[in-house]
Amino acid sequence: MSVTLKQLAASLGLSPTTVSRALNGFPEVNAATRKRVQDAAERANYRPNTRAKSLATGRSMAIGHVIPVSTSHEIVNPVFADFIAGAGETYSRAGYEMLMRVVPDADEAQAYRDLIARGAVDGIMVHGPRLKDARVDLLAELGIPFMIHGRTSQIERPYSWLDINNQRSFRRATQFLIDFGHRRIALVNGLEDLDFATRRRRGYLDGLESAGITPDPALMRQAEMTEPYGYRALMDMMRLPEPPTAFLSSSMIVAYGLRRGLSDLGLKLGRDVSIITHDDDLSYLPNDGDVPMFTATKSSVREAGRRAARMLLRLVEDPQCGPLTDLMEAALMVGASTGPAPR
Amino acid sequence: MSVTLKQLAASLGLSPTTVSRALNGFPEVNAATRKRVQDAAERANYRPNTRAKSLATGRSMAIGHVIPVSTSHEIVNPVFADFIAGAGETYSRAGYEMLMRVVPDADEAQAYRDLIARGAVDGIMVHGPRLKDARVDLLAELGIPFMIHGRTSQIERPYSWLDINNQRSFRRATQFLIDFGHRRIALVNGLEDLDFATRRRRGYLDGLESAGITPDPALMRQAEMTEPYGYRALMDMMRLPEPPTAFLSSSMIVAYGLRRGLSDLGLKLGRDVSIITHDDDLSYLPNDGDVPMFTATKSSVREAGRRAARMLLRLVEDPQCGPLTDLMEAALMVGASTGPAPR
DNA sequence: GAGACAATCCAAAGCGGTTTGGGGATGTGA
DNA sequence: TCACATCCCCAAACCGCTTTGGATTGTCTC
Repeated sequence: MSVTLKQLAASLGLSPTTVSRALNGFPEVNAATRKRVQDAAERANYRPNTRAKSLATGRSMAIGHVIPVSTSHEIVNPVFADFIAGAGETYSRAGYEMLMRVVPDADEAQAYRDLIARGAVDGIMVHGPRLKDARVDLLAELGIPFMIHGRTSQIERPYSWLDINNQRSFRRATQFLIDFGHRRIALVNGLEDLDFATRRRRGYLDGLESAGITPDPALMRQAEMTEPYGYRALMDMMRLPEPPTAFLSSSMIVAYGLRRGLSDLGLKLGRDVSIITHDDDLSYLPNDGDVPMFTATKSSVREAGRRAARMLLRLVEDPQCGPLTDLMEAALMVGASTGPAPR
Repeated sequence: MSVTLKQLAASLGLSPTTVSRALNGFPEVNAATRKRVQDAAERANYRPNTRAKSLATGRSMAIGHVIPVSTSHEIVNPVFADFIAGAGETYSRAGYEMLMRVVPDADEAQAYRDLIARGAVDGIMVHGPRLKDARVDLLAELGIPFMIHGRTSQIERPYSWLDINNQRSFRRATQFLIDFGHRRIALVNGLEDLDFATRRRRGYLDGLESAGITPDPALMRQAEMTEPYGYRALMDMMRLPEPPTAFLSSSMIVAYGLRRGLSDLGLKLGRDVSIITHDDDLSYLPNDGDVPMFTATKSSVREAGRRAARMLLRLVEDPQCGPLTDLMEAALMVGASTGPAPR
């Protein structure tokens, strides 16, 4: 068993009070005594018991993440993992723990209530917001600081969030393609009940509209973002009477699928058909080099995790300072997958 | 703020003792009283404060996961995320929390010490074991129950683990290819300082040896498992004087890269060149359908997470019951990516 | 030399639960 | 009627820490 404050105090012939104050940097303790205490603590590898400490201080020094698992939509995707990793870095550096609960999505609300009623966390990070996400109201009413990774369009109550400018970056990407002479541009999107996907579609539609192009429903798709989905989308659309000359993809993995489809059709990427994809900058899905393979709207989701965590901790330490918001811009990185529209 | 046991007791005109016993199912409480207490607790949405409870019971009801981040090797990969998700399901169902610490890999050992000295967790799950992993000795000496996802070959001290039979499945895959007449078989492996990758190579070498084939170093590679890595490996090897006719890949993503290489060379998968890949059965990297795209050694890493967590909880509840071990077999699923060796 | 004032240290009371060790009714058998 | 269980309930101690409110000693001022 680990050494306790009381034991440490006894071994030094001091009271627990003094030892506590010595270690926590209070002024009313003799410099020599403090040194003695610190050395002894070091030697004994003393660490204050988290539970006791947070019971006494009333702060749990932990942030909660609730991960719903469902049969339909999978939130445990690569993007999620990297975001968590980024947030986790920030938490540890600040001395906070990260608490994760994986629950069936029907129990999600209950999981939040439970976590809070038990006093297990000081703040909550919300993942994968929908168009109209009930969690905002729930958490606001429960009165706990929280941050949303993304936004939820159809909620009027103010809340703290960090998002990338999906609408603008997809608009920008669309215009980039239009400038290259593309008129038939396809959107291979993620599920549009998720807020980010809707924003991307909006950006895409904005881009088309500003060029006076009428959107074609046959060129828009939404689904879980997998490689086969990208492949299917490309094969289907290229079979249309008027196939697209360019594709906008919502993820690197979908872009892989698109690229495979092109290859199977004997078409050359960037010459016969252009692709722009969103790139979350995941280490195991690299898209770099002198000329990246894909032209991409790039934004590090890990960095997003770091920043969102920092904001949440600020919110925890001063609940009055909110609502905090951060809109990150995704950079358009030109790669080898885009070129002039063929004529 | 949440309601406390004391408040609940006062509102019922009972002592905290009785309320506690009523809620925790002790026998010495009148049935009518118990009902009254339960109803009141329900109505007040009472939950015992985790910190207070675990301080009193001496059990933290939490499992720790330490995630090292480094510039060189990235443990935050898709496989990791799904394992965590599986483990998390089991934890929540059993009333345990999952604690995650993301730390620079130089601080990893310190993070374990810290977590344990603070009494923050009852058990620890270890990820990504190396060939000779110092964490086994460390955790054994710290005297805390732990489970390893994978194994570490060069440690003699017994420990609890759950692994898939990497050696056998890669041997099996190799033999499958040999039975199809392949003699030049390439291995596109993960980093071989990780234990699982070494076992896969061993299985591959076993397979070759049992057929009397001398391994060719030019046909073996190891690296971080990315799509471009697979692509590069294929392109390089197909340029050899005697190119391989089949590839063994350590992950779906690498297999994507191999496939792209083939396609660029105008070769047909399953006819000109065969591929077998390991498939962790991730939802966003599907490999199914009537005839899966890839012949694969398949094993659900999420299920592995569930099982490993169950074992760890057993270990926590009865430290004497260990060491527990589980060797899962990966199924060889025949898909469209394998065929007779071309002559 | 007495009172004021720092400088140090400590006893004790929480934080919100669980658990030990009774204790007052009520019922039962001798 | 009395001794003795049984049934229910409670007071108080404890888990390991923080924090409030002194207590003690030494120094300085006038």
